[in-house]
Order: sequence, then structure tokens, then C-alpha cells
Amino acid sequence: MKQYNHKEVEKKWKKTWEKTGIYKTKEESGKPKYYVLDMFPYPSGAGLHVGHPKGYIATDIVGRMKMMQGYNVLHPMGWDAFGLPAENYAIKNKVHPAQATAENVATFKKQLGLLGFTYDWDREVNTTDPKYYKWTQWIFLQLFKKGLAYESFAPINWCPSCQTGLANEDLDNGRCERCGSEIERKPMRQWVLKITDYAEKLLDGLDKLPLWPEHIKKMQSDWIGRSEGALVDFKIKDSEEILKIFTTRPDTLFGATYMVVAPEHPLVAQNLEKISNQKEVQDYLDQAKSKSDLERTELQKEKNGVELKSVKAINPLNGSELPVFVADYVLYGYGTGAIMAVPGHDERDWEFAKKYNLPILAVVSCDNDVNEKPFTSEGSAVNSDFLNNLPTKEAKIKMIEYLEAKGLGEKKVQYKLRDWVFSRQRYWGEPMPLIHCEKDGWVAVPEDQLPLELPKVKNYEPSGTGESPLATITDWVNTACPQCGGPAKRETNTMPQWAGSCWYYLAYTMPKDAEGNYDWDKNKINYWNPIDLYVGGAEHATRHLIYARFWHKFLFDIGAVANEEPFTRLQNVGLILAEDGRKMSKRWNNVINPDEVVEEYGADAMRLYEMFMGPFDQPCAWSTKGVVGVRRFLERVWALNEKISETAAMDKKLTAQLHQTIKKVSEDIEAMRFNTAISSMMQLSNEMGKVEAISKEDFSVLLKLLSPFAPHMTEELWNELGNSESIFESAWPKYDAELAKDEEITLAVQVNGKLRDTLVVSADINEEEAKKMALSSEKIQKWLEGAQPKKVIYVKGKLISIVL
RNA sequence: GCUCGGGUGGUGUAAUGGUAGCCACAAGGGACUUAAAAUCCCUCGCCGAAAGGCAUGCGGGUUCGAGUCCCGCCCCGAGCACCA
Repeated sequence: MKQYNHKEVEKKWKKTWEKTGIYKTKEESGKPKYYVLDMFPYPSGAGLHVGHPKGYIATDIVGRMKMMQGYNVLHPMGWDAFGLPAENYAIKNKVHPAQATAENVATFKKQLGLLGFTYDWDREVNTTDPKYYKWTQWIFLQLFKKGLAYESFAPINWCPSCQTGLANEDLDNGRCERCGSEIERKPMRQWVLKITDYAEKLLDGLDKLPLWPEHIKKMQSDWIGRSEGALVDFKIKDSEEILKIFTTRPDTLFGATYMVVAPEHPLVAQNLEKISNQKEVQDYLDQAKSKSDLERTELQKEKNGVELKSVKAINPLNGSELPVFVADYVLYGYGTGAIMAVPGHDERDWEFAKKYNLPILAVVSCDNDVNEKPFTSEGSAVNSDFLNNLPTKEAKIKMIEYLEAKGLGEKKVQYKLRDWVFSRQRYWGEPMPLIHCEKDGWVAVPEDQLPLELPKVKNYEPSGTGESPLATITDWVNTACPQCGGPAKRETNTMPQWAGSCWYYLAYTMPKDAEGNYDWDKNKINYWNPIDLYVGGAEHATRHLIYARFWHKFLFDIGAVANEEPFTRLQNVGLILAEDGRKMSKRWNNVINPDEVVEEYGADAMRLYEMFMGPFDQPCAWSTKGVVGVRRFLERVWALNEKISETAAMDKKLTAQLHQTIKKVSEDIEAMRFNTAISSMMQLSNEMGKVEAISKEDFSVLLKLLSPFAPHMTEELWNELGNSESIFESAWPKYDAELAKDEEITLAVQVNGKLRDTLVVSADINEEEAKKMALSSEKIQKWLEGAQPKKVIYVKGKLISIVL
């Protein structure tokens, strides 16, 4: 038989598969559907490195197995091509983003093509295609019509380098997640999506996702950050003003000894005139304003603030007068931007109280002296009048009841999640389909006029003024009001990159007409959705995955989709690091290009290697030496072809191993434990290599098990066996539990917990026989030294443990 | 600081509470070869001649039996970070 030439084999089968259209997907009623999806890439100018395809290989393997198991499999691919990276690349390389994107898409597509994926390219999507973003705009309009998109002028995160506003989710430790620049707070006109309206649903939905990794659900629920507590009204002395605070510990209200408000809190400005230490406060405000968020957090160890002298808050329970401080350790963006300070039972309040010599009261029973350190756990109430002796949980409830009855406060659920800053002051994004009319205010572009196309401009660099480059195109900006026909202006901000990725998984399942126009066909969408398996990087835990769930839940609420959660099962892919253990980057000059690996070792070897490296969800360093190992494995399988004989029959032991391997590989692929699946196939092929001859049937089983991993080579060998249909049209091997049974097993014999002997025995040995054999073993006799064992434990099929 | 992960040979890793190191890589030895590559065979946690002893980050505990479970530390990685 000829040598394994991966180039020839891979070229041949790619061509054949394309010709036969084996990967074209249709909605079929006869088979169960299986929708397996990768997080689509943004096509950067650098092309693919070997890390990109890892997840795609995994979904391809699962998809191929499901196909052979009789499922109607959808496994599509597309491009997340809007957004800052594409635009920055375009600016840097002095080409129009549309052109750069088209080129990069072509490169990515060519590179992915080398790896032999089952993509149905008829379903390819591109977020920058007007036919695609027509629907991105349509969804945005539905949000707008339901009041979930609103205009805001509040200060937002501004990246001075990217020259655009950013959402909370786009920050990394006070820096721009994209470019690392320090973020400024800048008041700006923004479109904001009311994701907070969905906080409860997004949180509750997590409980209905048993097939998501726990840590991702945890990250999302931490990001949403629900806490239960109370709003409490404090009257300001000699004034009509009310200071409203939020607390999760209403049970400690008797322990409040001072109040703190954020520098931005209106109470400060309202009282600035009348306080005695006006200059001191003004200085503090100036200083707080000049500090960036980053500096604020870096300085967090030293809490400082300044008293609003002569402003006193009244504790609504006992009328005691409390001093009011301004301090930036209280955030204006959370709760009411004001707190009651209970230094006896809160770490931060305690620190602040120590520094400014404020009284510290104990209102929860504890062993330590609260003047020495705060007691922040639960206990039972003390020094708290009607709460005394109540455990914290009950005290909270009772206090809230009391406040509500007296009209002094109410129960309140608070979230850390903020509304989603949705506008970007950049060119390369979906235009927002909104028009501002002096008479009618903001008016939606009529749906029959969608898509609102991104106008072609020469100068697409950011203006730096806080306005999108679109603002300079006056004949585009100036338009007529769709309602009254009067003069009006278009919104010039664009949508963030996340917009297009919020619903792309639906687009893959929408039918297109001859021109490529999508139809929101609910039957087809509901046939495929929800996604059965979604694979991608953990970095999307609190960004894409929260945004997409938000949009999906909204679409469900307006009846556009039929299911509440878009992704039934989520699997994280672990990063592939460079050989030096660092992240692959041009900067370190350690990027491995998949094209070269495919050229030298073949796509099948590369696919196999990436799955063999280690546990799928764990990061792992690339090793070209490791590719050699799996390549040798493929060659050994190839060589087995010479041992095929019509008359061959494997012995029972090897047959048992074959069936154990069927079970192992099937279960491992399902659970995405590809490394151990490959290991067991290697063991099987090593054993097959030792026998004289193998039957066609037994070899076919190995080929089928291996086919999802190494589709080209196995298809070739399958074809050599005389099969005319594709191996992927054949049925997945069936595991036979009877045949998988071993005839002989090895029992371990332990004396006092230490291994002293092993016995090879018949698999159906009973307990008595096994114990007898163990005790009469020569080696064991030596250890017993004639003593009577105290106890003999038998673990079926595993071991005998003798205790002296 | 808080919350998750993780720590096993020279390396990547494998082990429903049941023979620790499967499968590979690297290394060493051998066969084939004029030679090399490729391929095939053997060795390969540490100490020890062997018997055996010691070994899964460290220290305790539960158990006939712990890499796995419990308690307390140390180190590495990720996420969050003054959220009241």
C-alpha cells in the first residue's frame, strides 16, 4: 500500500465533499436536530494562529459524531466584522474598513478551509453586511419602541485613545479592555440599553442552565450582583431635604453613627452655600474630580473624606443627630450614592471612623470589642430596642416591616449591573436607525426603510470631539422627520461591536432569498434553536454571553423567538499558548501559523494534536514535537490497512478492547474529553498493530471512531475498503456490553493498605474464591507471618484488602 | 482583599475513594543502514545490588485504603474589586 501522503488525501476529499454537498444543511422532520456553534471570530488582519481553530475543531468533531449518530447537524461559521479592532486595523493600514474586512474574511475563510470543517457556507453570516445588520437595527428598534433604549447625558467611560465611549463591560481594571488606556469619566450624550430591567430574568435564567460550567454562571451572577436590603429615609435637620440610603443591613440601623455621601451627590451641592467649611469641601470635591477611577481604586487603602459641617441627618428610629461626610469611597453609581455608616459592623466604615474619630457602636452580639475590629458576620441584635435578641435574618425583616409601617423606608433589591452604554463615536458600526425631530423628538426610522446603510465616507477616522465621523456628512445627517416631514437629523453614533454578535446564531437559521435577504422565519428559527452546544473562550462570560442572553430574552418577550435561553450547553475552550508558555503575539514573535502546520503534518494531524494536548478547557502550551507524536499515530493506523484480511478474527481480548474503546470514545466526545478519547484509540491501534490480521469490520470500527478527528485520512482508508458512500454517511459504531466484558481481570492484593501482590483471575470469580486465592498466595503468606487477618475486604473486580 | 480554577516524572498529561504515572513527547540503549533520516524493539518517578523503602505543593485528619474527601497553610493562574 502506498505511503500516507496527507497533501494528496486532504486535497482529494475536500474537493469531493464540496462536490457532493455533504455538509449542506436543510430543515428535516425525520431526524432530531443538533445545532453546534462556535463563537464566531472577528477577522483580524493578522490571520489565524493555531489557537483560533481549537474550538472549531472540537465542534466539528462533536458535529461529525452526531451526524453519524443520525442527527441533522447544523454547524455554521461567520464573521463578527464590525467594531474597533477591524476599524483600528483599517486606519493603521490605510485602507477602508469595508475593504480591509473583505480581505481579512477571505484570508480567514481560506485558512479555515484547510482544516476540513463541516461548515455549510451557504449559511455564512457577516455582521457588516447591510442585509444582516438590517435585523440588528430592527431588534434595536424593537428595544427602542419598548422603552428599553433611552438617551442619557450621564458621565460615561471614555477611552481617549480609541476616542469612544465604552460600556462597563468593556473595562479592565479601569483601563480600556482593547488598548489598555486609562479611562476618563466624561459626560456625554449616549444611547443606553436598559439591561437592568432584565437583571432578575438574567439571574433566574442561570438556574435553568444545568449544562453551563458553574464558574461561568457564578461570574455572571456576580456581575449582575443582586443584593437585598432596604431604602431608608434620613431627614436632614432644619431642612425639608431627605437623605435616602440603601443598606443590606437594616438590622444595624441603631448602630449608624454617621452618614456618607458620594462627591457627586446632590446634597453636597445643595448645602455648599450654607456650610461653615465650604472651602475645605470644595477642595475635596476638586481633588476627587481630578482623580481618575484608577487612582481612586489604587488609593483605596486610605479612605478619606470631609465633613459637611452643620449638616446633620436624623436617625429615623431614635432621633439622634448624625454628622454627614463626603467621601469618594461611596460610589454615586450604586444604590442611592449615600450610605448610613455602621462602623461597628462594616470594614470600610470602621476604617473611616477610626481615622476621623467617630463613635463606634456594637448592635450585633459578638465576642470581640468593636473598637478593636469590626464584626461583620451575622449574630443577634443588641442595643437595638425592639430588635434585641433577634437573629440577623429576622431582625432585617422586622426592621423593614417597621420602616414600611412608619413610612420611613422600604424593602429594595439592588443590582451591580448597570445599563448598557450602547453608542460608540466611531465609524465602523451599525448606524442607529433613529431620527431627531425638533417637534417630535426621537423617531424610529420606519422598518420598511431598513437597513439604514452606513454611508460611504472618505474620512472614517474618529473626530475626537465626541461625535462620530458620521456627523460630518451633512447630507446624510439632515433628513425629514418620518412623522411630521419636517427638518430632522439622524443619530450619528454607531452601535458597539457586541450588537452584531447578540443574535447572529439566529441568522444562521434564517432563510435567505436569491439576493441574500434574510427572512425572520419563525418556523425555521424554532426548528434549530436553542443551540445544543456553544463553544468559546471564557473571556466572554460577562460580555457577549450576558448581552446575547439579554437580547434573546427580549426577543422571547416580544414573541420573536420561542425559547427563553439561547444556549442550552456552554463549553469553554482553553487558550493555546506559544511554546514559550506566553500568549501568542506578534510582539513576542512566537505565533504559530496553522497553514504551516497543515502543510507539514496535515490538517488531520493538527486537528488531532490540538485535541490531544490536554483537557479541552484548560490552557496549554503548543509543542510542535507533540504534533509529530499524533502524526506517527496516524501513520500507524494507515499501516494497519495492510493487515486487513477477510478471514481474520480478533481474539476475545482485543474484541473486548474494541468495544470498550467504542464506549470510551463515544462518551468522551460527548463530554468533550478529547484527549482521553485519543489516548484510548492509540491503545487500541497499538494492540491491533501486534496481531497478524484484522478483519474489515474491526478496522472499520477504528476508522469510524477516528473519523471525526481525522476526517480526510479515515475517509481515504474507508474508501480503500471498498465503500462508495462517505464514512460520514455511515452509522456510528454500536457498543456491545457483552462483547466488551473482559474474560480475565487483575486483582490487587493489599496487606494493611499496601500493595503486596496481584492476581490474574477469571472475571466471574466470586468473593470467597478471590479471598481464598489471595490468602494462599505465596507473597501474601510471607506478609501474614502466620497471623490471622482481622478483616478481609473484597472489592468486586478490583482488589482484596487484608487487615492484620 | 473577595470569589473561582489549578499544583502528579525531565515535559504535556491519565487515574467512579481501590495496583499512582495510562497515552504521548523528550532522553538513553539496541536492530536495520557504508552513514544519516525514517521505522521497529528495549529502558525510563526517586533511593537501593536486591528484598524493599519513599513518592501526587506543605502539615494534620477521616478510612481497611486518599492524588481524589475534611481542616489549616504555601505557591501559581483567572475573574471581581471601596457595590454599603
